[in-house]
Amino acid sequence: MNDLKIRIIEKLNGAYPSIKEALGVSSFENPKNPDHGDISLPCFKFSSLLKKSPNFIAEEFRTVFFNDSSFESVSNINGYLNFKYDKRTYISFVLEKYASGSFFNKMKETGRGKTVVIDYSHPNVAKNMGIHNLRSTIIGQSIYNIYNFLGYRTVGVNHLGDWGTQFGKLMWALEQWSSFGEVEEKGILFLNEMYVRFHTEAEVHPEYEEHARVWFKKLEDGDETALKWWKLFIKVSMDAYNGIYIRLNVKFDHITGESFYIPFLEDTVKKLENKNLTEISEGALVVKFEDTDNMPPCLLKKSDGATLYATRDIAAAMYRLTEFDPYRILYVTDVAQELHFAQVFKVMEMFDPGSKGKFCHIKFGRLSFPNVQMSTRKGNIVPLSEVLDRARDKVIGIIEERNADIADKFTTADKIGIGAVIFNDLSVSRIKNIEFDWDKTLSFDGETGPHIQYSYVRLLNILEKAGLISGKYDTALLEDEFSYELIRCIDRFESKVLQACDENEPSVISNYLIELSKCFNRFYQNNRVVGENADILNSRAFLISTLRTVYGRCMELLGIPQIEKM
RNA sequence: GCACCAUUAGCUCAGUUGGAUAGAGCAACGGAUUUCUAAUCCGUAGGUCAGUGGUUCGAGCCCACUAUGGUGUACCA
Repeated sequence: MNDLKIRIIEKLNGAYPSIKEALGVSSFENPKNPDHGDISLPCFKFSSLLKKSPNFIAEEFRTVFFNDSSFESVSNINGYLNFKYDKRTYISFVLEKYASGSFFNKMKETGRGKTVVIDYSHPNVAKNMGIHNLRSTIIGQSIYNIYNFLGYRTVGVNHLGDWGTQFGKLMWALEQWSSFGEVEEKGILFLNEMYVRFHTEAEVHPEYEEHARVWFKKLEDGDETALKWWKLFIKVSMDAYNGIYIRLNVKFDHITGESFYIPFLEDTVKKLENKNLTEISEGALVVKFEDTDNMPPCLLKKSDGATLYATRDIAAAMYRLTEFDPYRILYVTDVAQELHFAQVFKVMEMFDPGSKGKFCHIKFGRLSFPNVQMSTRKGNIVPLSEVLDRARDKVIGIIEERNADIADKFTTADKIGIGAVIFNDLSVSRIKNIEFDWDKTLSFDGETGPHIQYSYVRLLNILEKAGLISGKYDTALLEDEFSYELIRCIDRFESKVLQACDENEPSVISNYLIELSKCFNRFYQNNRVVGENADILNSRAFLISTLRTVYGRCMELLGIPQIEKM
């Protein structure tokens, strides 16, 4: 209710012109204790301006609002001037606001005309997708959804790790031990197997590494057999990844791996050289930084002339700047790559000062396993598909235990399992390290994905049983504690979504969803809808249908599947 | 060695730009069910916000130092 804040500001400015500078919309805060009021104006900062105690000031301010019908009450508690809205005015304000489609259109104005490029998921080709790929994929997709909802033009990029010596290793291994047909038939798990076997045997036969280098060189030189292998790796990998992406409802606008930028590399290096940013150091071509930047040099070319990870990312950054003319480019990766991106962004800033501030590393904490050192080389990763399968199977067990009558048990169980896995990941701040724990990932009680989905099912049930509702409501029937609390909670939607976008932090939405769910379940426990008289039924059902809009939208933003029965 | 990040209840975490009595979930204990779906709700118990000092009318939040953990630190990605 910003308009009410503005009215308060205008009234106070009229009475006390000297505080004009210090008083703005941001001067207000939301009381933690709802008994205190709906909005609050702490008067401490006016103390020095008016040379009076905060308590005295609040008392004086209070008299300005005598007989103001917008507020049920205006009170002073220890220097806080607390305003309580007139409940009925507020109820209709919130319901009208969120029930109308124009509100969502208005939110879309936030990002109008701005493009955001989001680089996420980026698995390494020929490696099975593991639980460690989940965070980037889930967080990236959610951030994509949030920007998209706010009207930004969003470009989701899957920057596949599809180039490097590891492919030389695989090619040589497969030439020795396998065939095209076998790879095609057995898929990505077989590639993993071969990769592990290569590393195991290479420990005894170091010369294998040399073979691998030769094969990678063949690939770089465009050798036909090498290319054929490489294309097969990509096909087999994408088939496996797409299965997971479809399951998780993850989508990309561009799938351009590292190999896509290979033709640009020479030109990229030349552009940097032309701006005199490069120098030779210890035989390598590098970009050095100021001492104040406190970073080691960024390597563009090794002493043998080969390009590096950073070179490819710089080429990609240049490409994205010209291709998409973005407002922001977000890189969703592990926190361990912090220095790498700091270097790449700094080089870009030196190359094109206009790009400053456009690049943003959306870093998240590390996923660790108790007592296990995770490594693809050793083959001990936890496959993502196994996590999703185990979650689904556990749900099926619960469904059968409860004898629930669900038409499509398998599909529903999969959606609930996915909801659990996604929510488990998105419910804490990105930066937190996560220790993988089967019990926790597959826990369905309390603040979990299934809880969120369950509340949604309850909500849909009410609407279904309520039948056709009139759309008319009586604010007087929604003044009770539980309805009102729910309405206040619904009203936080706008600021929560904006905050989530501002901080690139999906957990803001997941925590909000828990608040919504709690408010709703309390409402549910205390207020019946179906079976009440027409006036109450229509009013409460209208409230619930408003909740559905907001609640469902939050689930979509996180990528939590919606189900109708569970 | 240096740099960055983290530290809040037994465990996992929230905590808006510094503001009122620091909040949830799990685990523990007690209660509610012929129900619009109990994957729910209500209650009890659980805190030196890692430590010390500083800034401020006011610090979990800002600053400095210390401790513990994590990550990075030029030819891997």
